[in-house]
Amino acid sequence: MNHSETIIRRLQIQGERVTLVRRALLEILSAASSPFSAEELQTRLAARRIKINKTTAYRQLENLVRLAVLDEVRLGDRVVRYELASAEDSHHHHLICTACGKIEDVELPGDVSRYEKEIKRRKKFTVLRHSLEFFGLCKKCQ
Amino acid sequence: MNHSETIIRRLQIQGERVTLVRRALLEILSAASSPFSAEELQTRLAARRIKINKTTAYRQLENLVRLAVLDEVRLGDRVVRYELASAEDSHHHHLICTACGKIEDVELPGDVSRYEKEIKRRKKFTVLRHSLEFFGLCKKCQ
DNA sequence: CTGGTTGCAAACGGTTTGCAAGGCA
DNA sequence: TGCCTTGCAAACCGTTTGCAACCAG
Repeated sequence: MNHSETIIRRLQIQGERVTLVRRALLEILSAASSPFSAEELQTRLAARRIKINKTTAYRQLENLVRLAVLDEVRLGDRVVRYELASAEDSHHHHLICTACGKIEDVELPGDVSRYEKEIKRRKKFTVLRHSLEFFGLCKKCQ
Repeated sequence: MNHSETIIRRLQIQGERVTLVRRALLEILSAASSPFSAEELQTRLAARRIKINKTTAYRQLENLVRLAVLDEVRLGDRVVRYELASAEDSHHHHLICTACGKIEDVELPGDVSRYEKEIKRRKKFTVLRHSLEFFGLCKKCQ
């Protein structure tokens, strides 16, 4: 059983409808190696001969965030991207190549959470989440 | 001599025109304590009885980035904000209160650059800059 | 059946662009 | 005077919304 089927089963248990569109969409996204936008989702579905309206793409992505299947990823341009929600123990960040646009994941040792206590102490600010992206040149582009 | 006058002098030396609008704009921005958008700039100028078109706001901000007076700040919504360009040695990050929208600065000890070697080694990715924001609740809102 | 899902078209909102009028050097 | 700057209106583009038709359960 692949990942998309696991998710579909989970959704059914939660009483969510599993439409043709949603099924195709979950297959695409569970195979995706990096975050993708609504438009990219539409394109990838089209490549499988499945045409969906962009509104549907946006609404499905929104739904799947609500259902904790996806996480939003915002990389500084004005496009919202999505990726499979990560378990709490596998938090990662993104490397964005400014030359070719490629997005890679990276897990950092120790991670950023060590800063959060310091921020609490100095600023009395309670950190709930953080966002860390690295911009630069990927292996191919340098 | 205050900060905005220093900048104005610098621009004049570079052969840039110093118009009324640009002068007012530099006063506002050098007094700003946190990043602001084109619209906020317009509002603050209006409070000083200076009306500028939003197009002018956008173009001036763009100019001042080109002239290395301002840096862009992107916080994940789709608004571009700006702040005075920081010297290389005073790199900082932002704390964004998700309740009231307040934006604070924070400087982190050691900083994130320590990760960049690790990224180079593991991913062959050359980091040129990074972006780190913390979302949560400010002192007042928790 | 019936309430969630989909497609279409139009609206939205921050930003950008084309063009004519205005103002700094 | 000549070129940069400004204002206005319209375009742009990713995203959202209203509404009628559709379909999974």
